[in-house]
Amino acid sequence: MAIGQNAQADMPSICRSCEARRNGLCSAFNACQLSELAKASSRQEVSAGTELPDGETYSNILSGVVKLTRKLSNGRQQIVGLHFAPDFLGRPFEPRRPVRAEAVTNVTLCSFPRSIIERMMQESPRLSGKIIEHTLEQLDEARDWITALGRKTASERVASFLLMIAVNIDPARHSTDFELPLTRAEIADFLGLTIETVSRELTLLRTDGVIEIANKRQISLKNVARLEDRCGD
Amino acid sequence: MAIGQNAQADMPSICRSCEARRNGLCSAFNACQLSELAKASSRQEVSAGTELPDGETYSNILSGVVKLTRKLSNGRQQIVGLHFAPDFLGRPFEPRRPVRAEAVTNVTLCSFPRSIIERMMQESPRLSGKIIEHTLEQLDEARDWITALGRKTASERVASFLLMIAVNIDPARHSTDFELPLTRAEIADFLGLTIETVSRELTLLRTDGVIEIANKRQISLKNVARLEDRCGD
DNA sequence: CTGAAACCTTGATCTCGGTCAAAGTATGTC
DNA sequence: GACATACTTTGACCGAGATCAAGGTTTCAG
Repeated sequence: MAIGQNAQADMPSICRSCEARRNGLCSAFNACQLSELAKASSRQEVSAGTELPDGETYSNILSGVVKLTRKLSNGRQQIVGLHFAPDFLGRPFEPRRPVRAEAVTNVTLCSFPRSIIERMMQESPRLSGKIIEHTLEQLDEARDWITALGRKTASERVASFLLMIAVNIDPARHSTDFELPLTRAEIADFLGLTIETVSRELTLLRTDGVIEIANKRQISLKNVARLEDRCGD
Repeated sequence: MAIGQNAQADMPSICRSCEARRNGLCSAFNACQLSELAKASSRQEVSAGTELPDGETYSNILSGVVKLTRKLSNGRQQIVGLHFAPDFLGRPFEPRRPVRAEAVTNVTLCSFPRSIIERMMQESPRLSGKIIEHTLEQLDEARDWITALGRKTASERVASFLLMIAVNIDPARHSTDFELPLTRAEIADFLGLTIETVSRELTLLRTDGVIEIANKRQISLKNVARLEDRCGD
């Protein structure tokens, strides 16, 4: 159709192959909005371990994984959220409690000024809807982990974690082979456990033939059905 | 001002004294939208223990407390959210995992058909914004509890819970005297503990002079500063 | 190759909170 | 008043996961 082709022609070239246009934030924009945004956007590479200052931008994650962490007294900390490409970071309204965002792996971002997105939200119900949908997805996931942290055993949590990583690391084809983006310490901070317990539960899954582990980080799910059985829900 | 007075005059009488207009969902509507909604709204009393079917309506909670529960195998369950008046229930997009909503106390609701709210969301950025704000608040709260369940001790969780109830049960004046809306079993399902541990931690707070307990449910905070110290964050 | 730093695994022991058991306290019904 | 039901408290004991300790593996610099 001619209209579709024109829209294609008008679309900023940088956006054409971008994953964020498929289900991400940018799926809410038309070609006109995309070209306005593309002018104000900036792409950046962030290396693992860098803190991402929150506040002034909305960013599509083009590749990599970002963690959100909350701190308690005695050096305790808890990961309260994980974001995978092609997710996005940024929100209207300030969170009431401080949360630290940090790149877990090397990360590629495509960032827009806060002001443009928030103006467009006033004009485009489609964008507002996308942000509502995204926030509700995060809320549903947060509630999954509330349930896991409140009522699941250590081995159920580790099993649930592996499945969650598998579906998020490559949303297109739910791969059974993937590299863990998190260290054992980060997995522990996510699951409310200690490094040692995470390590023990992983070895248990390995010796039971449910998974294989190569090089500490490379996971291969050998029996997804049995892994699901061990999730406890 | 004349305009303001006309708006007052046009406002449905049923809405005039309603708390939901202050910070709740209805603060997003003008007098015209309010009268359209008032025609389609229905008020209902729901007694404690009743399940609230989700899906077909959005409802302001005019009084009472509602819990959201998720179930696991072995009869385990976890409360994943609490709603106090003048909060509202209802969401666009289906949750991917089933959640059961149940009245914890007797509850008064003011309900609107889903279709009207979702049409108005298309037309009114103010309403979309309100829903985004509300969803983000729930997400922030969920993350508070992720942190508590993952990293806080039993006594820190109980202390945090009491403070949370105190600020939510009566948002206007943070009362230090209130009635616990939940049974010990429900508190346990919220905090990821057992009934016995909740009971022991409450007696500990009482014998330490931090709170007083009358009639099992009537709580009086005697030393808010010391209660805050015991929250662990 | 050598050494150091960071990360991971495994074992021994301890402890917080769970489990099991029994008794106490409201509230309502006949 | 007697009894039943639902909820709560308290005590004794136990076990899942934490803590403490030691050693293994990987990676990288020189």
